[in-house]
Order: sequence, then structure tokens, then C-alpha cells
Amino acid sequence: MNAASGAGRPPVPRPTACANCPARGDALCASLADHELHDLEAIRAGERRVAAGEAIFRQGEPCNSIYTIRSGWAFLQTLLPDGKRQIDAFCVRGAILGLPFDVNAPMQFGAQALTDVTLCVLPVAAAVRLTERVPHLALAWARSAAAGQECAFRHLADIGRRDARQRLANLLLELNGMAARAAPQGRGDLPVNHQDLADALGLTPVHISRVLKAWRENAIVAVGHGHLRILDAGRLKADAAADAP
Amino acid sequence: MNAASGAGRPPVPRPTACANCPARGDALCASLADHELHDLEAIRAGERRVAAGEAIFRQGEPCNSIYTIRSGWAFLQTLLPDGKRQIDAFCVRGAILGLPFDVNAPMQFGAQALTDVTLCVLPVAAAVRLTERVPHLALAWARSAAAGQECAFRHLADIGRRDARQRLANLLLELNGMAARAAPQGRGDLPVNHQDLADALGLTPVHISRVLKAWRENAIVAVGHGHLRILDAGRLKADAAADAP
DNA sequence: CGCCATCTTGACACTCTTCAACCGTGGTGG
DNA sequence: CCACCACGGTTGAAGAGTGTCAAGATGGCG
Repeated sequence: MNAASGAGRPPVPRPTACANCPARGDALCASLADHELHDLEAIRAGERRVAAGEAIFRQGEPCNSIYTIRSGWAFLQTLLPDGKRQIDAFCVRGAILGLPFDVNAPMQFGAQALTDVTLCVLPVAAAVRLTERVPHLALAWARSAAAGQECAFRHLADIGRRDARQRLANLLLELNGMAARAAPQGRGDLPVNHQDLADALGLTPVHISRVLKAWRENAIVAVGHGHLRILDAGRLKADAAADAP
Repeated sequence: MNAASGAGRPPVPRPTACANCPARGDALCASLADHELHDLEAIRAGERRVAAGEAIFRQGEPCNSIYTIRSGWAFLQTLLPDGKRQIDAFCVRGAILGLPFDVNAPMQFGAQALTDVTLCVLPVAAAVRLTERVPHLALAWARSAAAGQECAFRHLADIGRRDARQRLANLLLELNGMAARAAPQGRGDLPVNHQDLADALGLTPVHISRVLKAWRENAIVAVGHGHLRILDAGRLKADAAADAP
């Protein structure tokens, strides 16, 4: 998974340092100056790796860390009392995952790794204290949370007001965009199965399969075990807004 | 609508001052100390009244103010290209409405008054600048945005994973709670019509009417022109989680 | 008093779900 | 090395839930 030790390159002094963080430029840190970054680094609680399918933090439990994704895919989910699951958002590099300002309050949603994930960990209490000296930090959080809200609203409009085909097309295009930004040289495989898509869109895996069928046959998408690739984003876009004027 | 001038009480020195703001205790300001509040007041751009049905800010246009609701009801909405509407959230006293950190970026959702509304107006640029001296302010924004996100996620799980009856019961209970907090002595009338509820829940007004029918007949809710009252929250709660274990 | 928006009700159509059977693939242990 | 199994995906048939259309009732407001 990590090939940093190979190939005659000089070893980086501290592989998890902020300065050479893969998320530098995307995350919280993007809006911070170098000296502010230094302050931030001082309170970091290091790095955490979470295997695909494992929880990053759980719904119903308090969360005393702020996680930033350095690599990999994760998602936020709400579990209902009867076991149904709603995926609220997918996240890649740079996303900020827990914002539990009240350390003791139980989280109302959980976060889970979709692929293997590496996270930057910030203790909430220290981060809030740091805010006094680095107001930009709080501003960056606010911005991140506002972006998350916007994203949730888009998602809401999708689920509430569009049919299955449009929902799925929109989501796939969004995921494709995230994949492209997170790994520009990647092959574009999205690490989602039908169940994930169904739980994100308020549909059933069976229906996802049916909607994908037409696209498969027209070589617009390719489906595999636990992943999915978009072959023709243009035609997908046409389907996404089939009812637009 | 405003009876402040009546009844022999001594006139307040400045009716719109922060210190006697009806939202003091709910909003941004709740987490600020008195001297910080003073700083905030210095940059206020006064008050704005918006009549029921009018836009507070529009989707697609930039928004250079941060609005806090002092009184009345509003909602956030996403308009789709084909004219469909999704209501993303309902808001009462204390809610913070625009968080356009990039003053030039067009808003991806709009805000509209549900009843007549009075708003506290803060210019974004000045507020961001103030953040340097009052870090609490940025923290309060972040908290507010995070709360908004949580609310959106709950809403998402409702629409994605529950049937019409449960969705409606949940929403009505939430609105009822907001009404109780916003006007504890009020009669509990919710200022929503069937179209509003339908647009919030991803349903049609016709279906809303059908779901309400049973509750009407059992004296659980009372429906009127453009408003709605909950008579028996307990039985509504039972319906809201009818599928919980 | 009459208009208009809101709400109500019925009949019917359609999307999506449910249930069930089956298939292909990848992993695992004998 | 192969048989087996588990999982994810596919497909079909039937049914529930919700949308659409259309007509009528109700009540507020000019």
C-alpha cells in the first residue's frame, strides 16, 4: 500500500509532516499560511489508518477528534433504528470528517472507510484552543461545514425531486469528479457497489442494477465487483438532466 | 405586527440593538461575551424586514450579507432547472441564513420568508475581518454550519429511507419543536401549506392531503388554509417511528 | 358577492420495491 | 489443483406506494 521506502529517492524527513501532506492544498490547511500550519502541526495527534469497511467514528458515540482525509475514500452515514442506512456524503482527500464541537455530545451520524483510508487526526479541544491564535482555522472549518451543507442540499434535491435515473447519473458524475480530483492519474474506478449507491440515493440495489443495465449496454458505464467506471461522462450528463429545459 | 409602541412601558433606547435582540441567546451572539457583542454590533448593517413569500437571497446570485432571523419563519430551497423545488430546511429565530464566504460566488440555494420575517444583517466582508479579533465568531459560524449539516443529514435519511407517513410525522414534530422554542406562548400554528410540506419531503400536495386525512379524522392534527396545528404529538411520534424495533 | 388559492377526493398509471431464483467471480480449504 | 462457498450482481413477476389528472368543496379576501 505504501511504497515510500522504495526507489532510491532520498527519504522524506517525516513522512506524515503537514508540509508534504497529500492533502495540503485541499483541506483545512489550504487556507493557512506556513507559520499557521506550523502551529497546527504542533497539536496533531498523528495519523490513523482505517481499513475499508471499518468505522472512523460511530453514530451515537462522542467524537473527540477532527479527521482530515489524506488518502482513500470514506462516507458519512445515518443509521435508522430499524437498520436502514442512508449514506449522506462521500468524501475524498481533503475532506474534514468530524466536527464535534461539543466533545461530549454523541454524533448524529457516523463515518466509515470505503477504501483503506489514512487520516490526519486533530484533538478537538486543542484545535478549538488554537483557534484563539489562528482565527483562520475556525474560518476554514466554517467554510468546510458550509460546503458540506451545500453538498447535502444538492443531494437532498436529487433524492427528493428526481427519478432514479437522474439521481444515479448525478451521483456518478459527482463521484467521478471526486475521483479525478483525488487521483488525476487514476483509472477512474469508483470504489462503490450497488448497495452503496442504493443507500446513498434512497433506492434498492436491484433497481440500481436495472438503471445501470441500459448504460452498461450502451458502454456508458462498466460495472465490476465492488467498483464501477464511467466510460462516457457526456452521455451520462445528458441523462442526468433529462428533464431540464 | 409590532406592538412595541403600546402599553405604557418605557421605550427601549434602540429597538434593534443586539442587547435586546429577540434572538440573543439563540444565535451567533449566544456564544459571545458582552464586549464581543459590542464589536459585532459595530459592523451591523441594521435590520431588514421581508414579507411572507419574498426572497431573502436568491439562488444563483451572490450574497454579501449574513442574515440572522430575529423573528418569523423562513426556509432554504433549491430550485431545479425544470422548476421543481426542494425545501432544504425550515428556519426560525436564531438561524443564520447566508454563509457566503466567497462573496462573489453565486449561492447554490436560496432563502425565502415563510411568514413576515425580521433579519439582522451583517456584511460578510466586515464580519470576516472581525473574525481576526473575535475568533469566537468564526467558531460560532462553524458550529452553526455544522448544525445545519446535521439537520440536512437527518432530513436526507427521512426522505431517502422512510415512507410518506413517517417523513411527514417527523417533519411536523420537528416544526412543532421549532415553533415551541420560537414562541413558547404561541398557539402552535405552523405556517405551512401542503405544497410546502410536499416540497420539503419529496412528495406531492395531493399525497400530503391523503396522509393528513387519517390524522385529521383522529384529531391528531388540525389543518387550515396555509397553516397546521398539532393536537396530539404523542400519537404522531408513534407514527413517526412505526417501523422501529 | 364573487374570485381565487387551498384543500379534498376518486380513478388510474407508473415507478420502484419485494421476493425469489439464478449466475459469475474470487477466495478458501481440502 | 480443484471443489466449494459466499458475495455481488442480474433478471423476472407481482404488488405496494406514490404520482398524475381531473373535478369539486371550502374558506379568505377584495
